[in-house]
Amino acid sequence: MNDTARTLRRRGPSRTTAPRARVRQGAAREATPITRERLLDVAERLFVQHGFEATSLRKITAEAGANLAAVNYHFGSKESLVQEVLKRGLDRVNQERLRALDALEHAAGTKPLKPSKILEAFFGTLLRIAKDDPQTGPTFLKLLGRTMTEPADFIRAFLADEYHQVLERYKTALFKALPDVPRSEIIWRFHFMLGATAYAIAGTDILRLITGWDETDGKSPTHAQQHASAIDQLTERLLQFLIGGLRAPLPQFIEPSERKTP
Amino acid sequence: MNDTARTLRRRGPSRTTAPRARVRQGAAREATPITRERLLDVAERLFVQHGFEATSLRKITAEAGANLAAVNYHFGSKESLVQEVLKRGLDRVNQERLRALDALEHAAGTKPLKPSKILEAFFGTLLRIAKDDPQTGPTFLKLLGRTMTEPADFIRAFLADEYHQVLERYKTALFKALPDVPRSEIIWRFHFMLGATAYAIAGTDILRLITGWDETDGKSPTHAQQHASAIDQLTERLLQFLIGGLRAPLPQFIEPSERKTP
DNA sequence: GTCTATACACCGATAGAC
DNA sequence: GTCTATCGGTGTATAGAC
Repeated sequence: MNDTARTLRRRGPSRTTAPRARVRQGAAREATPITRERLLDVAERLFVQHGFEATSLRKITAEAGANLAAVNYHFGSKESLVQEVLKRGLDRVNQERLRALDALEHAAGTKPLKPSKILEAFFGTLLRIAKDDPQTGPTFLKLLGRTMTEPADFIRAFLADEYHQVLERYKTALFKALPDVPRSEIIWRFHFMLGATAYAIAGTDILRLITGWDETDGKSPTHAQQHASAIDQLTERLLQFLIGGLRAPLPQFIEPSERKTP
Repeated sequence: MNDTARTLRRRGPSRTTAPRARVRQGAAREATPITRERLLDVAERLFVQHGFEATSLRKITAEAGANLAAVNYHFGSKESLVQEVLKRGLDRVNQERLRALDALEHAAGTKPLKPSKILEAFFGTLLRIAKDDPQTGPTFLKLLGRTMTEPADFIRAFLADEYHQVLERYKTALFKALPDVPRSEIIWRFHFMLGATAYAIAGTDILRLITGWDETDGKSPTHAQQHASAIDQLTERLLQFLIGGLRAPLPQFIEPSERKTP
């Protein structure tokens, strides 16, 4: 696109000697977060509200009380800022997913897991995080839903990278749980399940549609309660659907080994 | 976002006195498509290759041999151009979907249809169109896949509007086919199915991944053949998955009537 | 090391001349 | 219908202040 060298610049502070190194003599400084953190917080909020494209660096920096160039200094580019914001939330989800799978496997010993348990650990964990913290939960869920369906290549690449470890673990568990199903078929179905989930989350502001929930902070227990209940129902509905799809009869054209044309 | 009146402008030629009205004395003019059509063709190709955001009006007009202002004259805005491009392809798919459903219902008389037949008519039709025309098919499929997951509000609204008629017909058919399943549950599952499909189509350039297909026009019969075969397999896999999900056991929390809090 | 000011190339939109 | 000129917006780059 941009003919002007779109090479991956990786700039900003060298990361080992990152900002925030200077600070901290007295603990009183604690309350004033460093510019970098403020940028991340403001960016996350604005990304959730308006999407990546519609959120300009000028709006972010203005609201964070920083200079326009601060983003480029701390993160190198808008792309990198987006990735950093995503990473903060996604890491939590994926760590929890690994923990959940660990627990399942530990409890089962060497026996294969029930597919429904595996799906619950993967997809249920995501929605449970959104439920536990009605304050920031739904916004991040919405952001993640949008992200998973983002067409921008650099985001897709980032997500693939970020998910790689978790997906490998879960795929392996599913292979073991469904030894009669060709592995390629399991991978396809996992792909389909991700799509259904992303769409369910991102689609037409589902949460607000159902619960009447809106962005204003949910101090009202009624709101929080409705929200939790809506997430619960969505989770159950979605999991039932996913399990049904995962356990569907295999396609006709057989296929344990890929056919090749010489 | 933009405080400056983001009201829907609907401009361009008044449509009844549209461009192309003047033309046509001799039939020899036929071969030189009007600017408007050239813009649509170039835009579609570039949108497919690079996405909506990354394709600038300057690139489109330059490649179409038109002036920058031509887009705004003929379509009123970039948004409207995007919608027009989508409409051209989507109309064909949805018309075919209605035709397929008509045929099914005519053949069945007053009896309810098999759910698998309904899904085949809806989702199979889409993929079959992509298969029949290996030249433009896969590009449009990719564009549509991207579009269905586009976060931009005006695109979501446009899609909802464009799909409304078709979805109503298919939902009604599914209600009749599955009288024991609560209607709300069917709607949810339809939603999930759309997500799985969109993701399957848009995700990581599936077609190229499988077939080795690339953007360069597929004159080679080998390519076209591989492409058709890949679409066939994707269709079968996807439909099996979707049917499994649609027919999955209902969630536990019962639910024929929505519970309300007083 | 942090942050500011400023310049740059590009974007979509539009008023007005031809 | 078409084209030029221009406007306010965008992300990015960099020189230099502290």
